[in-house]
Amino acid sequence: MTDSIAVHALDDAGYRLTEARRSIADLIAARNGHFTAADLVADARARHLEIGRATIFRTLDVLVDLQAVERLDLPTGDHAYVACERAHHHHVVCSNCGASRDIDDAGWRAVVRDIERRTGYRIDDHRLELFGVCPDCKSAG
Amino acid sequence: MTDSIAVHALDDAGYRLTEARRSIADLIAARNGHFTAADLVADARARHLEIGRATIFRTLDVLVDLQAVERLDLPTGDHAYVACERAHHHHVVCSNCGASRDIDDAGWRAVVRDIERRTGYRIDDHRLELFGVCPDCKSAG
DNA sequence: AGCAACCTGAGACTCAGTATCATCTCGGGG
DNA sequence: CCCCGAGATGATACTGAGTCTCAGGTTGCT
Repeated sequence: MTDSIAVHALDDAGYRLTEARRSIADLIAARNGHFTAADLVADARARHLEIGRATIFRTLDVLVDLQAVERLDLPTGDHAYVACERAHHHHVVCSNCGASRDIDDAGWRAVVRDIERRTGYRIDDHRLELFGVCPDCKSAG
Repeated sequence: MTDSIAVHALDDAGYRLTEARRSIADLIAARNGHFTAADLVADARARHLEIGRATIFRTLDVLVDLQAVERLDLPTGDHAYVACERAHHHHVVCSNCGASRDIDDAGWRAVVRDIERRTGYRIDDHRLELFGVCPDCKSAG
């Protein structure tokens, strides 16, 4: 398996390329929807990889820092992750199959500026997640 | 203490007005920023109210259902709540003092429609939270 | 007042996430 | 090519949020 984006991100940032990290990067690359830390633990076990739970959490944290992965909060309140590349953006997540798609600015920045102006708050951070049904699931009924 | 909005919401929805629920509504009314379930447990203990932990969680769930309270996810990943009234809206939360303020549509609906058109997703639900510094904390330095 | 449905508190339980620490390994320097 | 120390790992124990169960207590309708 060729090195994934996550592996390059680790390398570029000066992190060691360990066996565990490569494996976790592979597991993430093999997923396509969003996933939880527990999913990766289960995947690792299914493949008989000996990776500690703690290592999975630690690696996810690092990857979130490096923005190779983004953390999101599902409507259920669960914490999940999606693989991604660009610096800051948002996702539309299919609540049926979990497929996610990046979306760009789309006038969003203007909305934030308008809110700042009207509330007097200085907005430093935000969390924006959209949930719905993807085109495939729509047509599949 | 006069009955809070939360108490009316429970009543209107046909829930029983129990001592525990009134107390919890009071605790919520006495807070002004966002708070966690654990905060309420601590508040209850501080006031020597004998309310079970489970009851606090259950009541919060009910209040979220009734939209007397909204659940939000802080950037840290913690689950918190804010008291609120209107049906569906969003908040700007001060990351310094926790004060929150409602915001209305602000062109947001148009952004969502645009995203639907461009991605082909049908968007059913979303999560939008803004974090920053409120005017008071800004001027307080 | 009486009753049944609903609600409660206690406590046990599950599960995510974190802390600790002895051991291991990656990879830069000799 | 080997050495060696910083950095990473996995086992384990721990914390803390949230859930479940159930016997007993309240609420509100009649």
